[in-house]
Amino acid sequence: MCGRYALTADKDALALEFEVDATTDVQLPPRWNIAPTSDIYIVRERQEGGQRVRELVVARWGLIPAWAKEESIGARLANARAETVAEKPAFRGSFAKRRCLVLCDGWYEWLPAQPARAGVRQPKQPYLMTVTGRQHVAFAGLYEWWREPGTPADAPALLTANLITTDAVGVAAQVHDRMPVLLDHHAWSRAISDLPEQPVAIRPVTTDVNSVRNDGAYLWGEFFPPTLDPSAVAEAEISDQDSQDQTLF
DNA sequence: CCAGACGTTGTT
DNA sequence: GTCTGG
DNA sequence: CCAGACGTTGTT
DNA sequence: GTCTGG
Repeated sequence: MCGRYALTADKDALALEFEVDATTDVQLPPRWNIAPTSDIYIVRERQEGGQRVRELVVARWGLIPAWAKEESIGARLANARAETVAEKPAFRGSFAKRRCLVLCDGWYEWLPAQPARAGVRQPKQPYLMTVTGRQHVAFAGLYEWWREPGTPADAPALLTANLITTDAVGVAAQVHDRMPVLLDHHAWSRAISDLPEQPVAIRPVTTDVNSVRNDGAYLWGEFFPPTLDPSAVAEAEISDQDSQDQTLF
């Protein structure tokens, strides 16, 4: 699963990298500890005069279905299961028409604390997960618009989003049985079931990550700023050729 | 028909 | 909004 | 995801 | 124990 992640890049750098046509004016601060209900960057596509327009926008993490009576349900809908996302009433509309990319530098998973001396509570151990050779990762996600019941239809709506999870594979499975659906940077158009497996790197980080009150580059320790393996970067650039079809997974 | 749910995770 | 359960 | 709260009244 | 907030 994924309930915490980092995103430190500037919006304009992300806009270039993800080849968007339009970019929000809102600059979010760099974050190493993003939790559900935080503002995040997503990339979505809309049709405009027969053209597909890709935009980088801000959304709130935690999808609030359009029919929800309370905003608070969003905090519990930070994820959607890939196995059922097409059928679940809360998600199927978004899955059919409102897919997005959720951008991040890396995400966190936790292992239970080691058993300690009696009476001493040990914190859970967080692990930082990144995709080898990439500074940024796109999760498969969904978005939705929500207005508090009774608000006029022309009032501004709240844009919310979540990310799709699937069975963990590879090294990610050593820490957890679920993981986000990782979209190959240049294979956004492939169906979820047909996505190539991404090489994931896992590193333990400070338990300061556990509290959402803590944030800063220090949470990544020596792993920030990330240094990329040059061979992995070269390979990524070669596969650039794939990005013809613009449909999001 | 109306009322009520609609979700994921981890943990037991 | 839409489906399920009663 | 983890951490932290979990409640009401009257008075300032 | 369970829900809410971040």
